[in-house]
Amino acid sequence: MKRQTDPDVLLLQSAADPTRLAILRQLSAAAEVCACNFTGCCEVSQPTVSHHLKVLRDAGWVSGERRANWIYYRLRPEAVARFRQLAAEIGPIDGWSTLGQPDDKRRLAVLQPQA
Amino acid sequence: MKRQTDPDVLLLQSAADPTRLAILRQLSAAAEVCACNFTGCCEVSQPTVSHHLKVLRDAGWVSGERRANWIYYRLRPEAVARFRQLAAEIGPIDGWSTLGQPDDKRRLAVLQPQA
DNA sequence: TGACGATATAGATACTTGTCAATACATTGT
DNA sequence: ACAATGTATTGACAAGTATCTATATCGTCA
Repeated sequence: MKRQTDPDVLLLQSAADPTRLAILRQLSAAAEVCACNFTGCCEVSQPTVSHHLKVLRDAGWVSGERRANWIYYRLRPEAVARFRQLAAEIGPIDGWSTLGQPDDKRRLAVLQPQA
Repeated sequence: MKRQTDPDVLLLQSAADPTRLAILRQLSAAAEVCACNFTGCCEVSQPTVSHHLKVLRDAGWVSGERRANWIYYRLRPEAVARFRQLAAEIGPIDGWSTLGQPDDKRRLAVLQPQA
C-alpha cells in the first residue's frame, strides 16, 4: 500500500473498522469510557481492543488518562472537528461543471494535480 | 478481516485510501468527471483507477454514466448525506457522563450492545 | 466489418491489517 | 514484598488489499 502521509486518509482509515467505529460511537455517548468497557462491547479479545485503541490514539482520535487501575478514554475534539471539516468538503461546491474528455481545455484548476 | 456488514464502515473504508479520497475530492469540484481524468491525476495505472472506481461504486459513493467512449462519474448525494450524517454522530452529545469501572451500574444504555 | 480508443476484468504478487495466545507492565491492596 | 487486576506489547498467522501486466469488453468511426 502507498505510504499515507495524508492526515485525512489516516483519520478515515482509523475510523473505518467495525470495532473502532463502535469505540468511537461509545465515546460519543459518554464523556469518557473506561477501557474495560470496550472489551465487553465488541466481540474481540482484550489485546485486540488495546490494539484498536492504540490505532485511534495514534490517529489523534482519542486520548487516555489513567486513574487507579483503569484507563479512561475520551474523544479528542480536534479529531472530531477535522472529521466534520472533511465531511463538509466532500460533496457539491460552487462552480460546478462537467469535466470532459482528455483534450477538454476547460478543466478546472483543482482537477490538475498542482505539479 | 471481519466481514463488514455495517454500511457506515463500508462508506468510511471505501473513502479511506489516498487515491479514492483524491477521486472523491475531484468529484467534489466538478459535477461530473470523465474517468480518463482520474488516470492523469493519481500516480497509478489505468486498471488501478478502474479498480478504485469500482470500490467507490460498490460502496455507493459514485455512479457512472457512459457517453460515447467516455464514462462520466459523479458523486451520489445519498452517500454524501450519509457521510455527513455519520460525521454529525461522532462527537459529543447530550447527557454525557463518565462510564466507570466494570461494576459501575450507572452505565448508559447505549454502551451496552443491545443484546 | 475492422481498427482504434476508453474502460473493465483476470490473474499474480507484495504488502498491510485484524486477530489471538502468551507475556510483560503498571497500579492497588493485603 | 506479594498477589490480584487492568492494560499494553510481542510474535505469529490468516485474510484482505493495492498494485501491476496482460487481456477482454464496449462504443465509435472509417
